[in-house]
Amino acid sequence: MPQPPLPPSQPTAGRHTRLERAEGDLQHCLLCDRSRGGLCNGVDRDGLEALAHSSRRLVLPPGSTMVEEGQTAEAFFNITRGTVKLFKSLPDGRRQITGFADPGQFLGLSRSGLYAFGAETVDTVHACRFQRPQFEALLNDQPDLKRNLLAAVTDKLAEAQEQMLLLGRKTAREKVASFLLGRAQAEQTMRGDTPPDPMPVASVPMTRVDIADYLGLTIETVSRTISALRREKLIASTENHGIRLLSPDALRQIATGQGAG
Amino acid sequence: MPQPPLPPSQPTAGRHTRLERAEGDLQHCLLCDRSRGGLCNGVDRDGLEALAHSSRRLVLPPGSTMVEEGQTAEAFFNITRGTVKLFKSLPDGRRQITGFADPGQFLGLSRSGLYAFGAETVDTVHACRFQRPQFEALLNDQPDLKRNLLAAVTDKLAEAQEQMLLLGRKTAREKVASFLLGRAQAEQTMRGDTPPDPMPVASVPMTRVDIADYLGLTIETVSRTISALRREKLIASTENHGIRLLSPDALRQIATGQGAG
DNA sequence: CGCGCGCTTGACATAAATCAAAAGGCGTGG
DNA sequence: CCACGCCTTTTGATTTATGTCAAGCGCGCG
Repeated sequence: MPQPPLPPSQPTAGRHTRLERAEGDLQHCLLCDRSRGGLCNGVDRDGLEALAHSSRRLVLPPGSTMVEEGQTAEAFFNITRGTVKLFKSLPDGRRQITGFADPGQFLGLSRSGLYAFGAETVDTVHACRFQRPQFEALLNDQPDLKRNLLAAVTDKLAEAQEQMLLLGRKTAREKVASFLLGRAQAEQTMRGDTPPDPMPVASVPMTRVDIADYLGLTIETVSRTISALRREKLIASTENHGIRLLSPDALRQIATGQGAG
Repeated sequence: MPQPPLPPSQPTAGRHTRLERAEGDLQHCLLCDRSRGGLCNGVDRDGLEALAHSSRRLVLPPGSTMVEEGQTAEAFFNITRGTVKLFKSLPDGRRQITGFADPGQFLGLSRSGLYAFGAETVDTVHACRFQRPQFEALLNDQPDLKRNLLAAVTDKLAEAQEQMLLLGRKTAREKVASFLLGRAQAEQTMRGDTPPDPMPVASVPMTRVDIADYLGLTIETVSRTISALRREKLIASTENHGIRLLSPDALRQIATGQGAG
């Protein structure tokens, strides 16, 4: 458990060094691109036009700040490529990453009018940005959009509850195993099609600092734990900052607290 | 941080012994009672009739199970009196309480059709229950209801993010201070009217076990920490399982990691 | 080719967990 | 009404998982 006077976890600076993930084509925005259906879709022809006019495509380098905690909430985003980290911080710099937003995810809802969290790109991110007033107006016009958004937020809430269980009650080993499984799931969801589950690979574009801040651990503990899993041949590193899950079942056991060892 | 083979945290058995909180009158359901406006209200005359017919009033004793993790999601609740705990568990019995639902709160949304969490009453709870299909039908008819529900879930998500920061990055002392402030806030919200902030009292109807499972600590650590705060004259116990905050500002400092000591 | 940054590994420190026991509350039954 | 018994809570002693401090390594970039 962390001690009060922690050195601030620095925001990840330029990791331009990291290879770009060799994903397929640029993904399209789930909201304003008419060639796709998707989670948040539910927009009729007129709405589509409105969205197309009020939206703007963005390409952001790694380490870009997308929203700042406490800022007035002016925009709503749909991620189309890359990964964004969402986080909350304490005044002394301690930080908790509350989630990673992968392609297809939205980001930027707020009830108070101020963002309750910060968001920063992990790698190069493509996103579609909507101005808040226009987006909210649209929300009122488009009942299906509203329903899909409600469903999406409900999902996020369930994820958050799962993460609370992890943060409050899991050991370091269980946390790391859970994280890897989640990232493998994310990888698979991103590709969507492709074969089901031969030997999954976790997409890990983030640094150890980010992983530690996500799991409520230190980078040393994360590193040691990953090393241990590698030593035990449960995982193996790939090129491209991926981690191959050599024994997903064993990892699942560990992640749910039933792990041997 | 918890170790793997923890003894199961038992669900609170009969604590019928606890005094009933002497709240004012029975609260009304925010959804189906026409005499009030409120968070989730946004229902027209016809909707109100539909709600009134599909809803049922419940009175549940302390320790009642309202929903079970993994169960098919058949109902949606609005709490009108008392406090409910929501939680997730690991197979070996470790448990994380993800939140407490006080009067005015809803509970029971699910996207998958299965509840992702368990819910159990802390004290005597009055609630209004809606059957899921009827509730969902209504949701489609009532755009304002949908919008209010979206806002409510968005709030819950922000709360969850705050709790993740607490679980992952705060010390025991900071966790307890945050908890007490949150409960004082809940107490004030419940009363709604009444004077603003003379010397707040935290409503603490739950046991040490529940507090520990909410904060990701053990009961011993919770007890020791509360004792320390009491020794330091920052808090004092009241009758009725309340805790008076003698120095809310100092507690706020502690809760945000700026605490002296 | 050497500096900086991210990662790993080792040695040691500590906040919180675990183990243990006593003290306080409350209902029950004599 | 009091005494017994079952919980819950508190407090103390000790252990431990994880944090902290400190090198050292690898790799890309200037």
